[in-house]
Amino acid sequence: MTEPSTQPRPTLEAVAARAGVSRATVSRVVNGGEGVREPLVERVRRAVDELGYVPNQAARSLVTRRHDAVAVVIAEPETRVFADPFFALQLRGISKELTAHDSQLVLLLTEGRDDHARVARYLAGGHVDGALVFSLHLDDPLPRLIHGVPTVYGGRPGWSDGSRGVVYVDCDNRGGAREAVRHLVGLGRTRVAHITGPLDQTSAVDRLDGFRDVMVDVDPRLIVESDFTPGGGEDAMRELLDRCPDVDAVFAANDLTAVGAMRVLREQGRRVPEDVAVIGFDDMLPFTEQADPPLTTVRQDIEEMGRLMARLLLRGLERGAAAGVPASVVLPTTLVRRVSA
Amino acid sequence: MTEPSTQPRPTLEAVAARAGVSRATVSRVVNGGEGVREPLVERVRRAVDELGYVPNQAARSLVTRRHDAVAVVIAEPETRVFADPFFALQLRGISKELTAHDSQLVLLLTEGRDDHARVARYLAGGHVDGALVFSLHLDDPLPRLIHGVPTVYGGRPGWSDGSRGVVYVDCDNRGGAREAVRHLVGLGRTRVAHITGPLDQTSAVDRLDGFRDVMVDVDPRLIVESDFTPGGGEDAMRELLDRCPDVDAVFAANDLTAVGAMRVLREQGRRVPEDVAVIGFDDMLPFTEQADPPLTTVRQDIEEMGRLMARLLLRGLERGAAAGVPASVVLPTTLVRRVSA
DNA sequence: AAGCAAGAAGGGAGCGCTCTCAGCAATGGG
DNA sequence: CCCATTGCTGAGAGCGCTCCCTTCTTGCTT
Repeated sequence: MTEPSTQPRPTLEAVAARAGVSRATVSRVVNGGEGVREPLVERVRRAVDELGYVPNQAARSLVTRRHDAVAVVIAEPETRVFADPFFALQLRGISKELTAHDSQLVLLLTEGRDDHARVARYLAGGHVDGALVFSLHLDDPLPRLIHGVPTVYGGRPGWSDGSRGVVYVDCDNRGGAREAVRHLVGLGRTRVAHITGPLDQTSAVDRLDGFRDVMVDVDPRLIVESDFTPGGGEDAMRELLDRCPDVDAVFAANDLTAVGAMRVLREQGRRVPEDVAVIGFDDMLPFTEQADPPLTTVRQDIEEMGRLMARLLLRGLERGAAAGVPASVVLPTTLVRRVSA
Repeated sequence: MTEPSTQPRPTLEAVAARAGVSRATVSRVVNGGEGVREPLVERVRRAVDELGYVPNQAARSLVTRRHDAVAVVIAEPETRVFADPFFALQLRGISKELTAHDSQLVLLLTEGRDDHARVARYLAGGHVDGALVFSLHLDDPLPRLIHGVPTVYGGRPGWSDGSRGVVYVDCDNRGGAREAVRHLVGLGRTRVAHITGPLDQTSAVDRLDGFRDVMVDVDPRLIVESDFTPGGGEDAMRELLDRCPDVDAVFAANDLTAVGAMRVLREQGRRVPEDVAVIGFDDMLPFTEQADPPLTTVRQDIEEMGRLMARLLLRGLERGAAAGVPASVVLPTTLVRRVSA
């Protein structure tokens, strides 16, 4: 482990002395060089290079009250966060956008239920310019705690209906679900089942609503609640086959669930898609492509959602408080036909 | 998006005034309360609560030169990072440990090859107290760039042999591989193949070395280079069956590769483990448990590795530069027997 | 050639905090 | 009873930077 370099880093003052100008001029050059004449700019630039000057962010923040940093809060309880690459992809999108704006990404993972206070305190502490918050459950106490911090939510928060000022980025869960189910119906399937996600999350609720939009008056036994995991998908599928042996299509609330469901179908000798057609949601590569059989699914552009969240937040940060807040964005989904349906 | 709260946050000064003490006393209380008499401590605490005072980290850092923040640098080129939950798990481990020490996690993802300079500049800029760096490839230029920043590496860096002062956390890749291969041999298998990872990573190299330790004088056609992905595992397995139809065991460099290999084996009508035994590496749940058949593999405690990296870094940070650097840690692995071998 | 405006550079205050050091109170020993 | 000693508390400097405001150029106009 390299030791912290012992020699003190050069300050603005040092650069100014070397370039033979004032601190203020160096500051101007470092921050874009507006209103400084060319020869001086050049001289200062050289001094900066020679000394290896890097601005002290703490000192800068102290006066500007900007931090060029954004917190990403992932409030997912426990393991699910990391069972699927969902957050990883969003993080990459966010990272790209933030990097382009010279902002840093401070990652806040909540560790269990009582950890909200810590996160709230951090956000309130003015360490970051804003926050991107994920995976809120319907009863999540976090939003109330982070009052005063510009925030964009990932996925529609459960309480957002009608709340002005709440900005979120989501995909068209309901529309995507409708398209999937219509596709199944178009295939001539009549006993179409739905394995839901955890219904304390709006994405799961919205997908269920989309299912219902098409399958009005559906046999309630064809709807089984599950939890977005492969194991949950297996259990749900077993229960489904038990209740309704005549099921001929399944719309699973996400790909992992669909994969679990397909495994059970195979176990029990049902062919996919001949006997039972299956559609997932997310298009989580490479799982969908390499599933057996390759999974038909509803694609959402996860990385783009991340990028968009960051962009919305940064835009909201740029313009003054008076300029009004950006509107939420709902991204379209596309049905990707493979083999399973 | 909630607007930034317009009212200025209370300062130490304000708390001091309210409590009727000096700034210095409030500072002492806020930082642990050493050497302040009880009644005053109490009064200050109350004032802090009433005002909702939160210290300004920028001001604090400016004078202490500590940031209570650690950078996590993930230098993985492109997509692989997020195809598997590896980093996610490490991140969780790191996050837990940092949280326990009131440190923040600043995530730096490099975007492509030319991005190193940006990361290096950030680290050199003294925004963080130290860095945790992942996924170095043999030719990675990053280490040379981040001189002067206390760093712990995730995984043995390729150039670390003999370099004093390089601290890393890794699992016993070589020993784990040996155990896996010995197990296959103990099963009576004689044509044991190895599908490697990308050989510009030490983990892949070490696992290959472990394989060779046991299989001295192995038929070179039984070693196929691959890339840690399921698709790569498929290709490698196909090639392997082509070259050596008599292969009766496969040690895959990681679980994803093993899953791909098993898929091809099934396709081609070979039974696992009867005809060909398969062992993976990582024990990446839930993939290994739910693979078909459940995968025998070498488990490494990924989250623990992350936690350990953070702990090592923080410990090195605590004691002064003179105290000597912590030693690298190599965690043991364990063979987890399931069905595939 | 003198006066003036506009633009460029410098001086200096101050962001909120920590930390050293001086001051003062309380305690105990001579 | 006084002084040394210890232990709290307060005053003040200063971390490195930005930004306001003043001063000095510079280039025009008249």
